[in-house]
Amino acid sequence: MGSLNDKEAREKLDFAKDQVIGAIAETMDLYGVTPAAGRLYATMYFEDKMNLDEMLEEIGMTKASMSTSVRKLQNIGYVKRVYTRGSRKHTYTAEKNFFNTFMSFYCQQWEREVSMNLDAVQLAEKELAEIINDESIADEIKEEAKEHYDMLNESKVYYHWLRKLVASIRSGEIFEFLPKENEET
Amino acid sequence: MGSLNDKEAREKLDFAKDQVIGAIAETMDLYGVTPAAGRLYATMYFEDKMNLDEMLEEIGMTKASMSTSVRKLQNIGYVKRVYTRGSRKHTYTAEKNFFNTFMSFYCQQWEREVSMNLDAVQLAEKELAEIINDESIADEIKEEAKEHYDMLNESKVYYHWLRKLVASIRSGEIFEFLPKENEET
DNA sequence: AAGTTTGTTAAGAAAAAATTTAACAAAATG
DNA sequence: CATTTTGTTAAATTTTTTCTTAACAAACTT
Repeated sequence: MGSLNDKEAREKLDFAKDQVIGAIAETMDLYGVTPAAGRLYATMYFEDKMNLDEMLEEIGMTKASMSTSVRKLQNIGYVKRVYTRGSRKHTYTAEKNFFNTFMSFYCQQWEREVSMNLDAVQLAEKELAEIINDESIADEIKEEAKEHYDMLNESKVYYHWLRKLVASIRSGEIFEFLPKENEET
Repeated sequence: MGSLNDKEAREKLDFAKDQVIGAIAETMDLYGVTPAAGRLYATMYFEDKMNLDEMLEEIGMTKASMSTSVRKLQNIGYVKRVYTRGSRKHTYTAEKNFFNTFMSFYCQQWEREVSMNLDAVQLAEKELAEIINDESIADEIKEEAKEHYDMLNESKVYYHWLRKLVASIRSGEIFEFLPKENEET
């Protein structure tokens, strides 16, 4: 009856793993990561550590592809190199704490967005202010400049807020407001 | 001196606008939106409302491209249709409050991630539990199953947290913890 | 230091995505 | 109801991205 032999159990275990690997790989893909990198991270999630040759074997892609995927995953903080004395192969390990990957990915993304857009806004405001403060310019143009200026100025509230959000995630302060909880359902 | 005529002022104003449009379009692109959709949203950000023909003119792309871009922007909550009586052209308006676009985009993305991954985790845990509770299976396999089970179980803390984050953004509760502030610098 | 193993980079091939062209459908006007 | 205007969808093209092949560089062994 319900009892399994070892071969069936191994298949069941692999099925369970593949289920989660598929889901993670699909959502990673939503995060601007290539399919290869997504599958690689999802696979590494179930492994302690891997070297490039083990990745080839598991994913079935070339060494070059693994090399670039691993670097991309390192850049967004999903994978770290681990130094193993005695082996000349590079070995890597996946960050398994999703709070850490969340922090790494979004803080990086948001900081980039804030600084890029805020720079543009500052520059634009300077130009617009010159128009607004110039008496000789037609009212129609000055009014348009004023409208844009006010809108851009309002947007700064958002960018400052996003910056604070990043800081509170980085510091862990946010978990005082929204604690990590083990919900039982 | 330093005084501008109207033509120079108009150029200055357009330069200021283009600066911000460029920055927004570039970051939108980071958010999984096509270049066309990114440029379109950034352009609409400075307009009250637009119809498809005005978009063509401004962006210099085909009507089909605008149609699909607009729909994509509607899906992620960046653009809304606005009903203008008397005109048979469809008119649209950009959401100009970045708190709203933030909420719409990330809540949608995170909900999708949580439900997809949590579904896979639940299913995998059920399978793994069957292995763990089966006395007849080899210890080696059971131990691996147990390790995976514990890791997946731990990941649920993150998914529940992400769900709470979404709820607190949707409800506005998060702004009690991280207020919207007009910082002067 | 020569040879071997391992990892990276650059150029090319394959695959995927974005955009346009063109055919179609829907709605409004006369 | 025929005609015109507007918007959508499907097929084809262009562009971009991803992946592989192959040449190269770096590091370890002996």
